[in-house]
Amino acid sequence: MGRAPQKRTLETRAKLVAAAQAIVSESSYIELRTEEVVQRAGVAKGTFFAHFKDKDALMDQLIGARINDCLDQIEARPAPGTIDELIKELMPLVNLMRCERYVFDVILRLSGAAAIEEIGPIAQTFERQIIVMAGWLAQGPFRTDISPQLMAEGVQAFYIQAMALNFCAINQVVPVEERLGEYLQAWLMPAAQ
Amino acid sequence: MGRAPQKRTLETRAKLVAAAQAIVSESSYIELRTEEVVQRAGVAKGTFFAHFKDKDALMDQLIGARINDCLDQIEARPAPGTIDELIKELMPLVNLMRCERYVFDVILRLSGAAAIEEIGPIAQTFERQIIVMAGWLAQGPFRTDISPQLMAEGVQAFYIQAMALNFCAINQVVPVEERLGEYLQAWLMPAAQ
DNA sequence: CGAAATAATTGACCGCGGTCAATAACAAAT
DNA sequence: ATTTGTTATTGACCGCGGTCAATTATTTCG
Repeated sequence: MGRAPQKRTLETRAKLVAAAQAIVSESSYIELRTEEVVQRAGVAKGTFFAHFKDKDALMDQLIGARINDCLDQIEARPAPGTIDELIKELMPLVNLMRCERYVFDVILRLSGAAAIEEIGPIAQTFERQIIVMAGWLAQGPFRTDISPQLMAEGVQAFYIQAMALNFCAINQVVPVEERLGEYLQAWLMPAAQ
Repeated sequence: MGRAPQKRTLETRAKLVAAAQAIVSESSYIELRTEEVVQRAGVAKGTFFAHFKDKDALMDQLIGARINDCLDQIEARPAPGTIDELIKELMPLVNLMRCERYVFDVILRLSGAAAIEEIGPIAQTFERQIIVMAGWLAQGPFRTDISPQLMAEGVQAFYIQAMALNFCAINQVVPVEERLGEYLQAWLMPAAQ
């Protein structure tokens, strides 16, 4: 057990995060430079890396927090009763995840952790997404031959696929909602054979 | 229309690719440094970037070629008649894509192109994967309420999901084949409701 | 052939993420 | 208040991807 963190430490960290958020809101995630973060925060470069393992760890923090905010909103609403409603509820999350190509790539990269103790904010939100959706799907008028957990994992796989395809030039004619609708109809309410 | 490429150009490019392949086979994709590539190829650093837009473009080339080799093998075999057979046929591709975390990330990053003219080798293999699988699924004893194309897109989404989960520390207890089996059973042969 | 035009190569240079030994700030013990 | 141990900060430095003006090799054409 280490000692409790110094007040100074918490202040420095807060300054770094605030500087980073300011940069993101003024430009974008991909434009963020650690050198600009430390400059705005008024600290040395080394200090950044004393607080964050690497640049990805900062992104994990920033983006993970936004996803969690989004999930808070989503969780506060009633379970969707149709696939269209389900998609409508998911769109804030989907739009957040695809706001920048770089953000999408970071999210995919950090959505799982190689070591258990390395599970960061984004990886945690991925588990939370499953939990929230499994809760919904257990109530809805969907297939009952598989578990809500499995249904939820599938939904996650499909919205990632829909986003990935939508970043692609050829496929942008079909909006994400529409593609996702097609997937989820087939996944959650398969017609009897 | 540009002129035909000089013989020298092709030789240089071949030297670069050969050097890169040697490095990969001796260490790994993530260990590859452009500086070592040019050193082994006996050319200057700038030459590398005259031949490849960036390091990702080289990776696209190298990894794309391997995926295509894999698809050639796969395509030469008869269509699988069961889900277990389907998975067995897919495993070489799956294992290739997850041979390194870095490789998996590169593949996801390059699997779609923002501009039509930027569609590289890996992005092409993603389209090819769909075509090959759609061919299989049209013949097999699978659901008939959705198109083979849609089924194939779902299979792709699921093996990516299975790989992503398997890179994650918590989920490595369940082997990819098993997780994929669960997904594909539910996707391709849903029980009547 | 030689001159002009084009294409390919070079390597010094830059930007930026990340490291680390030295130093300063803080807390605990005497 | 001073010493001792611990934690936080510093900034010069490194590695490596990527750029670009200058140079050299090739092709085209009179």
